[in-house]
Parts: sequence; structure tokens; C-alpha cells
Amino acid sequence: MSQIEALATPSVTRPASKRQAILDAAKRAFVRDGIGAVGIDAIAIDAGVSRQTVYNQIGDKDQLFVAVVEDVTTRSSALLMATLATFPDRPGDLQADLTDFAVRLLGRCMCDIDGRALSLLLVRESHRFPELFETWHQYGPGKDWPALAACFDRLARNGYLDITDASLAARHFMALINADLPTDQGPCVRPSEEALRSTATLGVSTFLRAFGARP
Amino acid sequence: MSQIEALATPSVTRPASKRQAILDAAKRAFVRDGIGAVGIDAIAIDAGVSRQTVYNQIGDKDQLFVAVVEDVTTRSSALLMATLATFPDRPGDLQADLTDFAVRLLGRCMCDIDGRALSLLLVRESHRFPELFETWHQYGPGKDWPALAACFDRLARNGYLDITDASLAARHFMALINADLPTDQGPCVRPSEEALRSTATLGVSTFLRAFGARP
Amino acid sequence: MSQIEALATPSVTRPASKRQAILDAAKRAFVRDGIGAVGIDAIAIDAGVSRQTVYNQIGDKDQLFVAVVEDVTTRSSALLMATLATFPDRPGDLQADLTDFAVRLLGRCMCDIDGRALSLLLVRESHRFPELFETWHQYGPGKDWPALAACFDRLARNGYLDITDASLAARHFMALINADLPTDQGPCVRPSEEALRSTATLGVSTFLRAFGARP
Amino acid sequence: MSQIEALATPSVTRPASKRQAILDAAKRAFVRDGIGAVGIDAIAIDAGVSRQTVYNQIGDKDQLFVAVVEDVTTRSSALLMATLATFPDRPGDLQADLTDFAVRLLGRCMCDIDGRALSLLLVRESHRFPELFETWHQYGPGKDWPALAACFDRLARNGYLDITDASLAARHFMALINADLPTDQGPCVRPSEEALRSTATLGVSTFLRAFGARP
DNA sequence: AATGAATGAGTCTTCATTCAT
DNA sequence: CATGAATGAAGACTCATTCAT
Repeated sequence: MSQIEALATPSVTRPASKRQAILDAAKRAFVRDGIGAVGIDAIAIDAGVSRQTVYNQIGDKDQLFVAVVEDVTTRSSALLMATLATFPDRPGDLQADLTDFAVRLLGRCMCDIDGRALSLLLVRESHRFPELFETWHQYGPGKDWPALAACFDRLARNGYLDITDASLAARHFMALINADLPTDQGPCVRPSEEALRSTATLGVSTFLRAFGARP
Repeated sequence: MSQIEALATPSVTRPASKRQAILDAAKRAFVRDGIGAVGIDAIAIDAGVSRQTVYNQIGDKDQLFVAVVEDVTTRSSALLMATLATFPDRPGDLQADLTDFAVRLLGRCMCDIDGRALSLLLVRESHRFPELFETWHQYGPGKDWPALAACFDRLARNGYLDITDASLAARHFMALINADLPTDQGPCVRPSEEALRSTATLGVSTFLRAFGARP
Repeated sequence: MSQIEALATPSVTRPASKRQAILDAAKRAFVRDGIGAVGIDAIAIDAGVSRQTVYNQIGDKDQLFVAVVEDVTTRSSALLMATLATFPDRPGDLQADLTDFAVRLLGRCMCDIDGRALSLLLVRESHRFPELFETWHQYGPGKDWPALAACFDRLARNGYLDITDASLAARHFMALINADLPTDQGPCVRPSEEALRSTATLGVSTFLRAFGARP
Repeated sequence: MSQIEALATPSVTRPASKRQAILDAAKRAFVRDGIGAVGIDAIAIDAGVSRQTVYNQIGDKDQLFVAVVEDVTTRSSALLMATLATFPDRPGDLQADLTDFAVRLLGRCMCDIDGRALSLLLVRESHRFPELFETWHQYGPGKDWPALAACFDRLARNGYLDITDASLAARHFMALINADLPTDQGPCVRPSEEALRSTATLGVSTFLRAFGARP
């Protein structure tokens, strides 16, 4: 929030941000404990608001879950698209630039620890939220791999890669750069920058051994 | 149980198998709904026993969870080791034999849908079962990748692969053959045999592009 | 049981004594934990019989309680009457003989730890066992103070005491010799013989200071 | 609460008194039925609050029991000390003044019907509340008999009694004035004022026959 | 007679939700 | 908006009792 905005809302800056505080607290609680094991009170306290405010602003627990999923989906989707925009279409140093991109992607995908846990939650509770589940399937994480495939397609057309199936290359790229990340390593363990770069380097290296253009 | 055994034990096969029936039902329920959302009654009904029998045979919910984890760990670990024993050390057709092995591995790893979901559960509830978590970390799934690495090391020494880090090769191999499997695709979706073979073929293909020995 | 009886019942000596074993175990459990907190299983195990035998021999929990109360009432009443029969009507040494009698009485009244606890139980559950409560009130412990009063009346008539109300003397005698006994001192604490004799001596001493015949 | 206070606090006297209402209801229920046979719901209804309020204000059943014991201990101890302060150190009419004091003491000791029953409960459940049991043993009822003994000691020094062991006199005094009170006479039977005076008169009479100073 | 299991009831405890202040 | 309380509905766990073996 800018200073001007802060000045414009003298003492009641919250009304808008309270909703976000609730959503953040709820997200944390949901991914940490699961949807059924969280108490509304705990969320309210963590968000610094009263229980009633949760009900006033958002509604009951199911509505809260829906709101959290929508919030996270929107945010992480935008983040992912923004990251894809940094794909090196015409790299100077293919190995180095692709590794940098992979590090950026992982750095975001790890903020996706939340998104990932939410996905599992959503799958688990899919029978209770069929519409949300559908929406998420269509506009959710899967929808973005085609965008990544397009990136690799451009890179191949530019002569940097030797691939026939850009979609497959995208999937294997993702698999390789994620290979060393401990996906089940317990809650809230954000890997260090070095770990990210290490696994990205190794993954890109293998990727290029398989798909790098050969003279 | 063979037909002969079935005939030999007309009506009293249960006493021993009731425990197993409970564990199986509990495993299904836990991985489907999470540990907190399952009712003991539902498990008992699913297992075809009475609620009391659950308490008599195993104990309360926590003990039930521990028993399930131990049971699954033991079984899946044995299965994995048995599968690793079929690794093609001296393959006739490298691509084909490695793909067959990958299919076998995936066929077991998918029975490991249970194991995988249990892992997530265990991570989530690790603070409530610290000892179990520790044991599982030491003797659990991670301990077997070194065994796979040893397989690849043998393969490389036999001249079939061009690798310097067998452990890395093992990790990337696993990542590639799992790349197309929808890990979060909802509960209990066992991929078809064709899907398994397809993803295995693609994964092994890329793997060999990267690490196959070149003449 | 005599040897002949033992021979007559070769391997099934219990059928008769099992009932008593159950009643004893039930009594212990009831006075220790209260009627509601006891499990039939615990009683059965303590009695060394199976749960079914309890139901076969006696019936459900209420019938078990009734049987225990009747058993204890019968036994302790007989014991008390037998003890009263040893009252020193014509003592050689009034102080000493009365003290000996008090010690005997206390020794029985303390075995009556059970009886006492049962009384409290019966009072507490009186609304559930109205007939038993009535019977116990009529034939129970209260019915015996008149007998003790008669003893003191005889002693007074023989010139050893200076009392006008034998019943009052009996009550005060009981109060005094019980004064130092820790009635609430926790479960199953049987006072030592010395403690019994000490409190009896002090109580009888005060009693005789008040009611001893003066020349 | 005085009329003035009642007027001054029109409708919101509760917040503080709800806790007390719960404790009172719980005390009644515990001493009536025992700790295991009482339902939290019954206590809540009797206290005029909701079940949740019990849990919010105090906690689970064990904490409720602890709170009740502490409350009763504190109150009855204060009451007893206040009553002891009215002991007639220099009585005009020894028999009459001592009887009046005994009546006051009994009137309080009967509020001790609660305390007494609680003692038994505490003894029975002592293994589950070891610390509470210890505390109660140290600061509980026993600690006050020395105070009564000091009263009798003063009375003797002033020439009204002929005793050598003030502590013994105190214990026998208590035993005698309690002799006719039906301690096990069922629940919540508060003796009439006449019964109190009668038993006090008889007890003090015997006490003075034994220990009254003789000219 | 003893064992293991089944059934149904009951209790404790927590939670989501709403209402009054 | 926050606080505290009330309500109703769960679910875990225990128990008494009965059956079948």
C-alpha cells in the first residue's frame, strides 16, 4: 500500500485489508492442519479479528475455503504467468539462462507450497466443492503447462533445442528441476536459495543432455 | 489364500485376519479423508467388524494410525525391494528392458498411492507422532533410492550408461518416469496399464537421450 | 472345606465358592471405586472367573450390588453380635476390660471399613434401591446400638457406671473410642494394633472420667 | 448481597457469579452422586448456564473437581476460623456458653456436610489428583484442630477446665458433640436447630463431666 | 465354562453457528 | 466490531449386556 493510500484511510485502514488478513490466516491454517481440523476461532485470532468479523466478511467455513482457493489461485496464476514472461527466448548462454529461469520458477513454485497443499485439500474435498473443483481444474495449475510448452517451442524454433514434442519437453523439464526438491519434507520448509540453484542446475544439465541442439 | 486353504478353514479364518481387515479399511479411510475426518464407526463398518473390535484389537485412533503406517511401510518397503531385484543389470534391449522395469516400478509405486498419501498425512501430523515420524524417515521410502542408485551404478559399470553420479541418475530417472502421472489427480485413480507404459516409455526415452552410452 | 468335601468335588470345587469369590471381588471394587465406576470385567478378572459366570451366577450389576450388600450385612452383623457377647458385664479391672472390649470392637469396626464404605454407597444410591435401603435401615448397623446400650445398662446396674441414659452412654462411648481413628485417611488403611489400643485407651479413659461410678 | 447492592447491579451481576454458580452446582452434584456419575450437562443446567460456559470458565471435569475442592476448602476454612474466634475464653456460664459455641460449630460443620463428602471423594480419587490431595492434606481440615486445642488450652489456663492434654480434649469434644448427628443419614439432610442444640447440650454435658474443673 | 465379538446406549468434549451486549 | 454465552450436532471412547463358539 502506498503512503498516499495509507494517508487516505486514517484510522480504518483495515476494512479492506482485514479480508486479506483473514484469507491469509485461513490459508495458513488450512494447509497446515487440513480443512476439518481448523477452528474458526483460531483463524480469527491469527488474523487479529473477531470471530464475528469472519462471518460478516466472508461467511461460514465452506465459503471461507472457497475464498481462500480463489485468492490463492488468482495470485499464484498471475505470478506464474509473470514468471513465464521472463523465459529466455534468445539466450546468450543457454545453460546459464535456462538455469536462472528454472530458479525463478522454483522460487515461485515453492511459494506454491501453499498452492500445492491447497491442491491436495481441494482434491480431498472435491466431492464437497464440485464447482470449485471444476473451475480449479480448468483455470488451475494445469492450464499453464501449455504456456510453458509454447516457450520451449519458441526456443526450439530459434534453434536452441532439438525436440519434437514441446509439451513433453515442458513436462520433463518441470520434472527434472523438481527432482531434488523434497516435496514431502514437512510443513513450511522453504528450501534455501542454494538448494534451489543446485537442483535447477542439475535438472537443466540433464535436460540439455537430452534435448540440447547438437551441431 | 489358495482354494485349498479356503476349503480347509471353513468358517474361522477371521481371528487373525480381522486385524488386517481393520488396518486395510483404516488405510483406505485415512488416505481418502485425512486422519481427522474419519469416523471410527465408518472404519469398523468398512472392515466388517464392530466398533469395539477395533478398540480391542488395536486401540484408539492414534494407535490405529500408527499401526496403519507401520503396516504399509513394511509391506511397501518389501515390495519395492522385490521390484528392485528385477532390475536389468545386463539388458538385451536396454530401452525395452528399462521400460519394462519402469512399468513394474510404477505399478508398485501406484499401489503406493496409499503410501504416498500416507506420507503426506504423516508429514502433516508429524508433530503428534514424533517417534513414528522419525522411524519412518529413517526406514521409510527415502532409504531405498540408494538401492536404485546401486542398480544404475552396476548398469553403468557394465557399459550401458554414461553417468558420473549414479544417485543423480536414479533421482532423475524416477522424476522422468513419474512426470506424466497425475499425482494429485484425485483419490484412488489408478492409472491404466497403457498410461503406465506410455509415461514409462517417454521417461526412459528421455533418460537414455541424456545418459545412454554413446559409442 | 474339609478334605472329604474336597474329595467329593474332584476338579470342580469352585461352583459353590465361585459365587463367594465374585461377591468378594465386587465388594472390594465397589467400596474402592464406587458403584458406577466399576467394570464388570474388572470384577470378573479379580474374582478369577469369566464375565459370563458373573451373569450366570448373580445377574446384572444391580443384582450384584444387592447381593454384596446382603452378604456384607449378614457377615458384619453376626460379627458385631459376637463381639458384643464379649462385653465385660462384671469386669475385674473396669478400665482395662473396657479397653480390651473397645479394641475388639474397633478391630471389627475397622474390618468394617468395607461395611462403612458400603453404607455410604447405599445411601448414595438409595433412590435406586429403595427396598434394599429400607431393609438395611431396619436390620442394618443401627439396630445394634440398642444391644450395646443394653450392655452398658447391665454394667450400670452392676454398679460400675454412673449413668442415667444407657443409650446416650453407648453413643458417646462409640464416639470417644473412634475419636482418634482417621476415618477418611484414604483407602484400605488398616490402623495398626497399637493405634487401636491407643485410641481405645484414651477414649475409655475419658468415658470413665465422665461416667465411672464414684464412691 | 444487600438490597442496595441488588438495586445497584440491575442485570449484570452474573459475569463474576456464573463461575460461582457453576462451582456450587458442581459441588452439590459431586457430593450427591460421586465424581464419575455426574454429567456435565446436569451441572450446567443446575447452574443455569450452558454446557460450553462450564468448559469456557473452568475446563473439563477434572479441573472442575479441583476448582470445587479449592473453593470449598477456602470457604470452609475461613468459616471455621471465624467460628473459632467466638470461643468463650472467659465464659459467664461455662455449660451454656460452651453449648452455644458447639451449636455454632455444628451449624458450620454441617455446611461441612459438603466438605465431609468432598473429603471422601478426594480420598477415593486421590490417585488421580495427587497434588490436590497433598495440598488438601496440608491446608485442609486437619490443620484447624490445633486452633481448637489452643482454645481449650486457654480455657484451662483460665481455670475452667481440668485437662492435661488440650489436643486430646479438643478431639474428644468434637467427637462428643458430633456423636448424635447422623453422618451417613442420606444426602443433604440438614439437621434441625433443635437437633443441633440437643446433641450439643448432651455432648458438652458429658465433656464437662469428664473435664470440668472441680473445686 | 470361557473367550471373542456384536450391539446399543451413554458420556465427555469440541466445534460451528448465532444472539445479545 | 468485539465479547461472552447459548444451542445443536457431531465424534471418540467406554460400558453393560448378549451371542456364538
